[in-house]
Amino acid sequence: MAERVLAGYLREKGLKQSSKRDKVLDVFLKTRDHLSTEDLHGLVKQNDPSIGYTTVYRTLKLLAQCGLAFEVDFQDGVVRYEHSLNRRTHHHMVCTSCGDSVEFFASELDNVQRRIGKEFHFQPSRHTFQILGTCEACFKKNQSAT
Amino acid sequence: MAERVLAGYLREKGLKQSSKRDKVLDVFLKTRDHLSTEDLHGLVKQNDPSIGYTTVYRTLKLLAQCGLAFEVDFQDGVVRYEHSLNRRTHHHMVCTSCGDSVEFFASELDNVQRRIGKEFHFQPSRHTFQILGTCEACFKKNQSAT
DNA sequence: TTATCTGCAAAGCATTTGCAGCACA
DNA sequence: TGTGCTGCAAATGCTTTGCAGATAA
Repeated sequence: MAERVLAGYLREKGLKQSSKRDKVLDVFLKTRDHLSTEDLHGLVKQNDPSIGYTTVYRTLKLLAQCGLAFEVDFQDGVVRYEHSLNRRTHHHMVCTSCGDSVEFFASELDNVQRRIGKEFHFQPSRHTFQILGTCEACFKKNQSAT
Repeated sequence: MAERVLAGYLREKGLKQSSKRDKVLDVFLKTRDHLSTEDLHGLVKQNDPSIGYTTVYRTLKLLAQCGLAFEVDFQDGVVRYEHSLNRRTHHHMVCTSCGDSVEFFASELDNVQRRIGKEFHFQPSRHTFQILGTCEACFKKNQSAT
């Protein structure tokens, strides 16, 4: 299914299929995490050590372009990706202390996007929303440290 | 007023005041934009060419620490700052084509932050929200280009 | 055969930092 | 006098790209 999307995109753009790209996609889809290029490269290497960082990097860009992957930014200077297969639109709350994250849904945000777009005559395409804070474990740790 | 905040913070931390830091703050407060370190350094240099990039960089960090400046991330790989003096909490809608931005208010977001924090036992400290899309001018330009 | 892929190493680029001399307290 | 402040230049760390050999079509 996702393979079809990628194959179609490659054909449309005059690009070629390759077994390495397929492997990267395959490993990527098996995760449920938010992976940096380096993270994914680490996983891919376990499967096929001959696949280099650059290929993973470029494949992730392709996947983002054909809609199979989304970039997520946890404000820590590293680009992460998550796949969109069978995933509802969601957002993240990130612990600024340990980096852990949870996902949540907030349907109000679509309404906000629509309302503000109309008000300022923008064509909104997407939004980013993220809550930053401290998770329960880190909060307790900080308290006991005092 | 803002000078007091900075002075108090410096004293509390055992740091010293300096005329250069004062100048950076002064120029920063006169803007209403979202400035990168480089942007602000450009403005500061007009006022005092002897002030280097590093000082602006470090002063912005200080201002962020004492609450006078906020970091904003327009997803383009550059950190920007805006000052918080006499400013209500607001958000940005950014045109991904020309980089132009508008500010808006959306009170729903505080409720979302509170609700999700409670649900997942987080101590939320802040959130980021941003709408990305195409502004009216760029939208028209794209249409006529077709 | 020919354009596209790949891995490597190197380049880019914004952000940080080490250090020697300067300035505030 | 003694910290902390500054500017410069260099280091960092992630992202991106040039290139030569490998591969899909």
